[in-house]
Amino acid sequence: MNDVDTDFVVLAWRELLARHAEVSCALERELSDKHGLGVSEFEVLERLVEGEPSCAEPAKFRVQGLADQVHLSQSALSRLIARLEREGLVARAMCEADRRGVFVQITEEGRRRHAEATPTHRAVLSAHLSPHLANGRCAPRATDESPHPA
Amino acid sequence: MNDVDTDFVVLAWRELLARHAEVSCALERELSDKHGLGVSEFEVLERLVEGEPSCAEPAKFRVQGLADQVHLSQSALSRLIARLEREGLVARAMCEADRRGVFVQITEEGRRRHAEATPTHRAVLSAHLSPHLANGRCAPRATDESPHPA
DNA sequence: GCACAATAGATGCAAACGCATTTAATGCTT
DNA sequence: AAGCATTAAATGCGTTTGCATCTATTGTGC
Repeated sequence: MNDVDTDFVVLAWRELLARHAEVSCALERELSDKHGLGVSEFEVLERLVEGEPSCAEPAKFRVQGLADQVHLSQSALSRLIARLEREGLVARAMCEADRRGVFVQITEEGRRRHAEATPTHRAVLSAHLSPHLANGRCAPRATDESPHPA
Repeated sequence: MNDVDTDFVVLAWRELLARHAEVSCALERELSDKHGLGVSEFEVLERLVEGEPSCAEPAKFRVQGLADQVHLSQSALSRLIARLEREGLVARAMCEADRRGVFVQITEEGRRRHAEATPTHRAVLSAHLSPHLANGRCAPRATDESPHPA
């Protein structure tokens, strides 16, 4: 790898850091002010909501599985779940099959708070992220219905 | 903005979160293990080194200016500078013109530590970031010498 | 020149994190 | 079945962070 490549990667990293800082700071402020939720809290609630297929019953998640999805350590997620439980947004359930494990499931209240916060979340993302996606940069794998086919 | 666009932005945000978590975790581990430096510490040292044009004298930075560049709060940077100073990697200097201000400048030792850590830093970036830049995604503005001309 | 808003940086404080350890349950080997 | 490595989650602990506040200096209006 030559110097040009190295510089390129460094620039990409700085761009990523800048974008991450901008968006997560804005998200933290908005979600916290308007809904009393942290970014990680919202992210966890979202996974729990998404985990529900079509059946009425709330999906059950293991702590470690959630930790991987939201990029937190196991200990951090354990405490985060504790916070959410204290607020009544999720419930811990015994796992019969493996009694070491704990199932985490969202509550009615949790679903409500998540639904309330989602528009704010999406608005912040659109405002701070969309401008930088215009050239197809920093984007996820394109779908068949690309927003900017150009 | 329709649902497709919204989903697209959400996917982009998750991609960004995943990339950030992966790279910053790896960086934190490697820099800490091999050089006793945190990611933020390295980032600050790097700005200080880069700030030196060609003249021999170390460049002087204001605390708030550095804070903006590395995406930290003023208080966090103040303490970070204190840590670096305790380790002898930077020095605080009185600002004669405005005696509220403080100039931060890198020391010989700081330059050395940064130079030692840079290869590690670049290696981690290349290993974890390059694979995802292959399609020009998540990249800074392209240079005339693209790293992967196919 | 003197009071008062504004600014730079330091510091008290509480929240959230990761690492290491602990506790409890499982599974594997003999 | 007993013993021991393994795994899931909780917890102790130290570090880093941001917000609010404090102190010191600068600038501004009267």
